[in-house]
Amino acid sequence: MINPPSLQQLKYLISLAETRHFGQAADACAVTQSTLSAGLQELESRLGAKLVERRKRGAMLTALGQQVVERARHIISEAEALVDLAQAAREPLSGPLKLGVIPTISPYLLPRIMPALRRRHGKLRLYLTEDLSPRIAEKLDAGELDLLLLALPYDLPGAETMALFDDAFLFACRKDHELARANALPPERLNSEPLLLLQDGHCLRDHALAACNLMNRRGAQPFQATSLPTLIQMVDNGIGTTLLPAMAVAAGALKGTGIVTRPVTGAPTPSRTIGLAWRKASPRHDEFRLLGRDIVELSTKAGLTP
Amino acid sequence: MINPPSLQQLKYLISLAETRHFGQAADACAVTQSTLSAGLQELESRLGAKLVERRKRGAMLTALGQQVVERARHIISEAEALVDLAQAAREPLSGPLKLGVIPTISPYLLPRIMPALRRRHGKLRLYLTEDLSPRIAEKLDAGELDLLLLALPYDLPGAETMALFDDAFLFACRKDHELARANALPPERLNSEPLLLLQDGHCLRDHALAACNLMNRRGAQPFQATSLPTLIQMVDNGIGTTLLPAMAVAAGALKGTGIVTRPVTGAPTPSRTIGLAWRKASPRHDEFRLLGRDIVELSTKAGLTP
DNA sequence: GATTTATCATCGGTTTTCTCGATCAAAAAA
DNA sequence: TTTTTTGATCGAGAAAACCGATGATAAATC
Repeated sequence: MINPPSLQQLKYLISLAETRHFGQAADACAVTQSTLSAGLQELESRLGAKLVERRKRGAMLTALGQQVVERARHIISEAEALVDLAQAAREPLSGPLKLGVIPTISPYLLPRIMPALRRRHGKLRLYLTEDLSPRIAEKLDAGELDLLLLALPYDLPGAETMALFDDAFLFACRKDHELARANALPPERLNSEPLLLLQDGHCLRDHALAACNLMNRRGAQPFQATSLPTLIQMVDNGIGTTLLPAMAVAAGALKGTGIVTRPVTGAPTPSRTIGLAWRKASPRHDEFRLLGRDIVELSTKAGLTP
Repeated sequence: MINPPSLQQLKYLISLAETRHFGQAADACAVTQSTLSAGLQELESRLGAKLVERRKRGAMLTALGQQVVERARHIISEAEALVDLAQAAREPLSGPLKLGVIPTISPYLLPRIMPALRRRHGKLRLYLTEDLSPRIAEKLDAGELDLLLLALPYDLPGAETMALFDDAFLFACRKDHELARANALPPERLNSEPLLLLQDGHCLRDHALAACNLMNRRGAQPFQATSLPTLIQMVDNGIGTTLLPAMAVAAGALKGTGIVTRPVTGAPTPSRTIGLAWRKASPRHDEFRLLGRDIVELSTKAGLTP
């Protein structure tokens, strides 16, 4: 392919079409007449055709020149529109944002903060993906997601994380359970409990065990729940006890059940950390930190975190 | 307005979008990696936003970058289409051609040659304007017409002309006229004739008088016809005699009348010259000369000129 | 017909931009 | 740790764009 016309050359031609005069067109383009003249010659050479009819009394465009000018106007305006596009996109927290969230956060946090978030950032278009940590981590790296909302710590190579707030683990049992009224409940006390946990893959399981310094009991469990609501059902049915994130409880996950919760003692308090993660190289990290602050603020207002 | 992105920069971005790799993208653009890197930085600077997410394992575009690439592809292809447009328009005798013709040529010549012309130059779009010489000359200068078909000589400042063929003047009278069978008819003999002529403005009038070295008889005429058919009607009605272009006679203008014609003697033969004219500055003069040759050839074939 | 004016082309030199090759830094891979 | 990959950066050189002056030519005017 031969050299296409340059935008500058097209501007010269447009200007000439408007003034029908080399000198005036040159002024309008803030260049000298010689520059414009040379530019137009180069343009004609690239297109391989005469566009301008030079006369001693002004210049006029050929039929082809007219057509080229029309298209050129279009091209120039499209090119300039790119600047506007970028300008609009530069506004923080606007445009599409693909967010991955883990299932033990999503249903408790998002419904409480999304309305306010929408109000604050009208141009933000959140695309939500709910999946287990390894899956969304993988998608983050592949560029299919821009941002993760998950529980930390979690090994995310090449990612930068921002801790938002701690989410304590609460011991949950039926109100007729022997520990239902325990005041100080040290983690060790749970070793003898038939703790029910989520199935493998859910980071909640690992975080809960780690936070309380408990062994991994996989295999010893009669059932592994596939979701937190299922787990709660099982506890309510008296199959066992469990550890629940305070956020879920605050969000009303136990409403309508006979389950009570007791805080687990310890220093630090056994908890997981809710946080954001994004690719280190992401140019939107400033936006993400802003969003993080918003989430903290809104979660606190909603009573999900003290 | 800030500097819009350059086409080159957009090409860099497109190439990067396809390869997701600075080095490979640079190769594809036939520049070095450093050049492409600098070009993309300049592009980002002009747009005022990050388009590329640089990672150690290849690069990827931001959401904005994706959008920009899509539009950039469009812009580039439009710019390159201009070359094609010019290429297509460069084919001789194609596209629009605004032709002005005088009324004493138009109805006799055009119907005979237009069909063949259309066959030869399928892409030619002839826009015809029929008017008196001064009017079409004015329009030629104003750029409203590209080409004139008229009778020469005619004063056309700033125009270039091409003579096509001579069109002799024939003496025309009713067949019962005393000169109807004259063999050698010298121009001087016409001085005593009540010659009917077209009204002022028609060049045919001036050409006829000049060719036969006759005085301008305006005012002395009882009637001045407004068109050649009218003039012929008048002669047929016995109001007088006239001089007719041979072309009109050959085209059958006298069919159905009792008019006969006799050649006028003289050296050179009293005649007008049919020719083309265009602005000296017109870049299509080559095309016009081609068209001129076609007209001569087709007119001869049609028997309009010996 | 000579002169002036208007207009665009052209030329040499200068400034700006673009490009290259080499090198550097950082992350990933081995 | 060492090696490899990958993009950023820097200085030098090449290319281009640009300017100002001059030239050429047709039109307008005297």
